[in-house]
Amino acid sequence: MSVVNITLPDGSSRQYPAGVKGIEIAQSISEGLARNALSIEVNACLPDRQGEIWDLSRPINTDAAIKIFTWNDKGGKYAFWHSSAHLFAEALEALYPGVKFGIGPPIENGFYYDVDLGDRPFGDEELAAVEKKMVELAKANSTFVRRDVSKKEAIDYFTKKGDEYKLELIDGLADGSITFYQQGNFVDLCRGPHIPSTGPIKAIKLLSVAGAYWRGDEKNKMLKRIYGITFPKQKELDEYLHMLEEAKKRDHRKLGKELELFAFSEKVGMGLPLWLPKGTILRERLEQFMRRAQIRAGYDPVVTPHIGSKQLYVTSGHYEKYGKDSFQPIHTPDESEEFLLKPMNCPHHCEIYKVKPRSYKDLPIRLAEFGTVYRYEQSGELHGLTRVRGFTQDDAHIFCRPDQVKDEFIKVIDLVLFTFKSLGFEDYTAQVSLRDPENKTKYIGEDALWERAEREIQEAADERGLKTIAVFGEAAFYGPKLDFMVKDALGRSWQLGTIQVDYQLPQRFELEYIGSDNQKHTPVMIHRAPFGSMERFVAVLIEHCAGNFPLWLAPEQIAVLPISERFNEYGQQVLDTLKNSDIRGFLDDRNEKIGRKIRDAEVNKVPFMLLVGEKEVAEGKVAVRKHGQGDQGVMDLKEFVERFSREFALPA
RNA sequence: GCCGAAGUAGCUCAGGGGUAGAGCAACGGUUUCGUAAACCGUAGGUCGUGAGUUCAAAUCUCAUCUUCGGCUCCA
Repeated sequence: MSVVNITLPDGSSRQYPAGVKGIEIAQSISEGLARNALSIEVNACLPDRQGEIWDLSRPINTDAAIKIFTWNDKGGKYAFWHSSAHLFAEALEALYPGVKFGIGPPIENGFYYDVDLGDRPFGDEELAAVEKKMVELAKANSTFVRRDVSKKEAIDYFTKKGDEYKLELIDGLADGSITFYQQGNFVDLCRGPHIPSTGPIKAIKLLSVAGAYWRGDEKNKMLKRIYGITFPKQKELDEYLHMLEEAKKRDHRKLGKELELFAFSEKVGMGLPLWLPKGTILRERLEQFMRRAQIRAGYDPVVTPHIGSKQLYVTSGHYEKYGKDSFQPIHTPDESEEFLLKPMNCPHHCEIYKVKPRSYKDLPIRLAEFGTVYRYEQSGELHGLTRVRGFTQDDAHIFCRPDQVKDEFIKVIDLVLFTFKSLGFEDYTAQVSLRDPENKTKYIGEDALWERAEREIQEAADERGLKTIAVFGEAAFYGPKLDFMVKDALGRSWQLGTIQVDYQLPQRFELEYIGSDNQKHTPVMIHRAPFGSMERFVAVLIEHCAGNFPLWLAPEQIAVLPISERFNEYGQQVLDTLKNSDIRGFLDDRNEKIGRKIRDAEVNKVPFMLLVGEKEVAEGKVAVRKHGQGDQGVMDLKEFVERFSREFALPA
């Protein structure tokens, strides 16, 4: 009998009979591991090579490096949730005979399955019924059985079943690579892997029903996508649901209302935020921070109008690409005149570049503007402050020589990283957004320039030691980008900072400079916005700090709280003194007890409370209380300001 | 734009064919208070909007607007 060498993650090797199963290896290591094992990674031998994740019941016939996955591994969770998707499908089919299935993958938190229920309604009640059925079927502890099938057999099976979606999927698969999985009465086209049986799926929650286009194409039929999550233990499900509830408390839309930062009005129009006084202070502090950083980095502030003639966007190519789906042109008494609300600032900045001849010695020229732009986003896309129809970019365009691109790009990376660090954003993803190689017609410009730009971005990122991931199809139509993605409270990813290399617009606007050779050359343009937009950045910032802004950003930094109305006058003096030091605050002179005033200030997340009563008036001091931390002791007002002066100032 | 859900007082929510409710906030008064909610009182709503069914609609139907969860999109 032949044997295979199995290498374990610690580097040690063991010999097993050929055909050994993952579960048997787990048993041979420890009983506990076998009990918790969910899937196995095979041929994970090299650090840079990802193995395949297999079922524990699949025989291993060659030498292999393996790692056994449990609930603590992503690979284990994915197998668990993938199997849960099949369990869901089994339950759904039992209750809705004839249902057709699209795809049902595991996702970061749980799984979904796209299904076609025909005209049958499916809402919360139906979700609950299917959930109940899933619990019942899980208890049956059906084994997941893997089976290789020929393409013909696969086609026959799903033709008979009448599931055109699965047939379409099979159509794209090579004969010999097709497998079915069965548990109970349910058979699915599936590559696997799965957990051994349905039994370990103890805690089940179907979360929501949504629409999703078949194969992600809006021309296709819309299927119902059912989201769910499962856990090995009820306690873990309870904790997850509790975590979701907690995350909702950080939602910027909720906090924006509670803390009176921004609002929307149906009369003004959807997606058009109204910045309230407190939100405006926050936003202006961020602008001050960025303006200062940019001045130090050699940018020149400019201001341009909110509209521009249609011709400007015809030249840039934006009109052709987005004209139909934008706010439509503004007309004047002169019928031949058309203006557009500006959807971006670059064309205006190009025209600033063109006001006079430029020399190679002038470059780089960095034009910065907090430019408010308007884009007609689809109604279903609007989302609090993260996706709006009118917003302000912390925009700038760097015009430089080709030999300066990489250097300038690196400087922008530094500015973005400085910005993120100053605001405590440590958990971001740097994404290199490239063209969709399948669909190059969506983009303008020559391949050679695209490749050059893509190379420059990657090199700049590498030079700064930035870990990046490449994503195809995410480039702008005129050039590739380096995007900084940050997650919101509920784990949804948003693009904040962005840096883009553009060889196209300078050509279209016929920008030029005179080189040292006394010849005309075309400059390169770098588009960049470290925040992305003030709206989206503020939204993500709110969720990051749960509304507990750092002192320098807090709209109200201190609350002066007199113990009783008798001390209001002294409180006012304290407040006036602070205002002379540019500290923002208010006096709570309501006829309320001190406990109440403290509570309200705490609830409103005011960083500092200064209590003043008989003792403080007599000594000319204040009793300092810090938000979330309680009493800090009595001190001189000057001492208080000095002690926290660094936190009051813009980060440097 | 598409699929699904929801809209009742400033906020959070109850009610569900027969006179529109609570807590907090607001306003008036009492109290003058030492580190997370004092007490009493007053006022506040065409139940998102528009049609329809009905003797009667917040409640049932339809349409529409907005919001929420996704999809698609994101210069």
